[in-house]
This record gives sequence, structure tokens and C-alpha cells, in this order.
Amino acid sequence: DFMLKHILLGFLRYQPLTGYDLKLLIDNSTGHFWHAYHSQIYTTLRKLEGEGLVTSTLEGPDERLGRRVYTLTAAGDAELQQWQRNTLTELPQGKEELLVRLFFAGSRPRADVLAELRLQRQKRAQQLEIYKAIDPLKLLREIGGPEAESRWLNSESHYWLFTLKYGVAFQKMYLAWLDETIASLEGMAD
Amino acid sequence: DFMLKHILLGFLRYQPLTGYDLKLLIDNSTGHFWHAYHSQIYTTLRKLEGEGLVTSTLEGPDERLGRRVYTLTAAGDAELQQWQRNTLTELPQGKEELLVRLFFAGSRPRADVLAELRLQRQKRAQQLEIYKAIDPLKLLREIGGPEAESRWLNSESHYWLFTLKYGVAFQKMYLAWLDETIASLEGMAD
DNA sequence: GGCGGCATGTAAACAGTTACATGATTCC
DNA sequence: GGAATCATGTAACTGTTTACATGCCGCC
Repeated sequence: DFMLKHILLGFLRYQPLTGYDLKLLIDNSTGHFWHAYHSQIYTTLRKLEGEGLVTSTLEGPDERLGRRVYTLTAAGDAELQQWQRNTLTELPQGKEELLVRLFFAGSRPRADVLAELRLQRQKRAQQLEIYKAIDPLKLLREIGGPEAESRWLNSESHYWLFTLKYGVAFQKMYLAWLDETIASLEGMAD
Repeated sequence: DFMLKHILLGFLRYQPLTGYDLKLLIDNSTGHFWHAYHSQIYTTLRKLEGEGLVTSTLEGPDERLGRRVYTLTAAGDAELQQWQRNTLTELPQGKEELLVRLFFAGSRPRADVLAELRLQRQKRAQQLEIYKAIDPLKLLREIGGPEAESRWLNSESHYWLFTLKYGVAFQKMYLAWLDETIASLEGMAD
């Protein structure tokens, strides 16, 4: 656990980055399966610095702006590798608010439930389009720069693509289930 | 938010229950999409009592055993209905640890990643079998007793079945994605 | 007599969330 | 001049998790 810690270390393995860089990167990639607020990112970076897993320096053309750039240390790299060696043995405990609401929806007006499901359907369809528009290779080149092309583009891009495919498969499954559920509810006599 | 509160109120709408009853019920139903530890259940019940949403009495053949039975109040029922009226407008922020690990797996030995995915595949298959073995009607009868048959069995059972179908669809999607990912990894030259 | 299940709690730690707060730059 | 974006942080809260803790009952 403490996923954010390893997400930050994971991105810093590519190159030194600021908190803001990391926020943007996460929003466009891992945030789809592990969200983080900027407040948590900044505080965690400071904490990692305290643990000696990263170092930071103020950089930029004008130092007043306080662009604090974080760099992975050897200890941070070792910590990341240790985390990667620990195989995940459990299934996560899912948190699906819509299912909780649906589970107890027996006493609600059917029209309300249907409206809620249709809204979710719309949101899920939007999310699917967002996933379809993501280009992992482009993102990788942005973070790595031109010289990265040869170094990790091949190995990383496959894994990034796997997670993206999961996102697409998940949304499609969700949409199909919503459609089936909506149709089933519509067909029920009151 | 604060899902557990409404899960507890939702179950207590059927009939008075103890903390332990609720723990068992949750483990066998809503726990699949919103997990809760007994420690949280007991403390939340006390909190709900403080808010006047439930009342509790010590019951049983021997009162020393301290089986504390909680009953929904009118205020609790109103709170539940209010929660049900607030349509869910957002998508939940997913938390998928496996995807995070996979995202940063570029530097790991392929054999390790494959082993991790195969273990997850096994766990997911087990979970799918668990879902297939669940009988929502049986669970409903157990919680409601014989006189419940006419009151809510019809309306509730449909919704309970929807959530179960989601669980099955989710695990199947996950298995298919794992199989595809594993096959893709196996076919990659090192 | 011991083990597993029943049954109920408390306390502490921690991750994640929300709210508050500030200041520079860039574009219209 | 004002709005949006860049950029960084602190403080407080709260839900969740882990660990600690106790005692009865029924069965082998």
C-alpha cells in the first residue's frame, strides 16, 4: 500500500520532475486507476525527501518562482525495486458507490433509479472516449524526451498500453451492464 | 460519501439487527463492492445512535451476553431516503493496485510480471466462482423471514441481482483482459 | 481441556480528501 | 484590467485500516 509513494518514485525513475509535473503526469495516466490531489503529492514528496528517497533543488531561470525539482536517489530506486519484487497476492476491495445505491434501491421510484443509471451511462461513455483518445506513445515521448526513444520506449510502452486496454475493457463492460440493467428495469411492470 | 452509514441504515430498514448480523450480511452481499471491518461497523453504529438515526437495546435469552440490537428510527429512515434522492453525478476514482504495478513494470523481469498476473488470474477465477454460487433470493429470505416474502422480495431481489450480475461481468472482463495481457507478454521477445 | 466460532468493543495510525492560502505569468 | 493557468504549499478532517483486547458458547 501507500500507492502514491511508489507512483512518484516510479515517475522519477524516468527523470527529475517537479510536483506540478507529477500532478499533470498522474492526471493523464495513472490517475485513471489511482487518483491523487496536488496537496497529497506535494506533502508526499516532502516526506520522501525526509526519508532520503528523493532530493530536491530549486531550479529555473528565475529562482524566486520556486520550481522545486525532485530527483530519485539510489535509496529511492532500491525502495521502488523492493516494492516491485513484492508480488501482489490479494484482490483489492472494490468501492462501487453506484452498486451500493442500486442494492438498496428497492424502495425508490423506478424513474429516479433509471435517471441515475442513464446519467452514469452518459458519464461512462464519455470516459470511454477519453481513453480512446489517449496516446501512450506520445505521453512517453513527452516525459522521456528524444533520447529516451531507444532506452525505454519499447519496454514501457507495452505496459502502458496494457493499462489503457484495461480502461477501455472496463468502460465497455460497464456500459454493457448498464444497458442491460436499464433495459431490464424499463421492462418491469410497476 | 460515508457509504457505510447508509449501508447500515439500508439493512436496518428491513429489520432490527446486531453489529455482528450486519457484519455477516455485508460480508455476503454489499461487501463485494464496499468492504467494511467489524471495528468500523461497531463504531459507526454507536455514532448513528448518537445522531438519533438508530436506537439500541440489549437483548437475548441472557442479557449478560450483550447482544446489542439496533433499530432504525424515523429520523434514520428519513436520512436514508434523503441519501437515495441525491442522484450520483460523478464517476468514482478507481483504485486498481495491479494496474499501477503493471504501469511501472517496464524494468521488472518479465517472468516476475507474468507470475503476478497468473496469480491474479487464479484469484479472479475463484472470485467468479464465489459470485456464481451466491443466491440473492436465499439471502433475502434469511434476512427478511417468511413474512417478508410478499413485502419486498419482489422489488429488492431484482436490484440485488443487478449488483450480482455486475460482479460476474466484472470478473469475466478482468479474466479476459488478464488472459490477453498474459498472452501478449508471453509472445514478446525478451 | 482446547479450539473455533460467536460477539463486542477500543485505540492508534494513516491515507486520502477538502478547504484555505498565496503569488507569478500569460493571454485577451 | 481581469481571467485562466502555472505553481506550491499548509491545516484540518474523516474514513479506513491495523492492532489490541475480552469473554462466552458449543463441540470434539
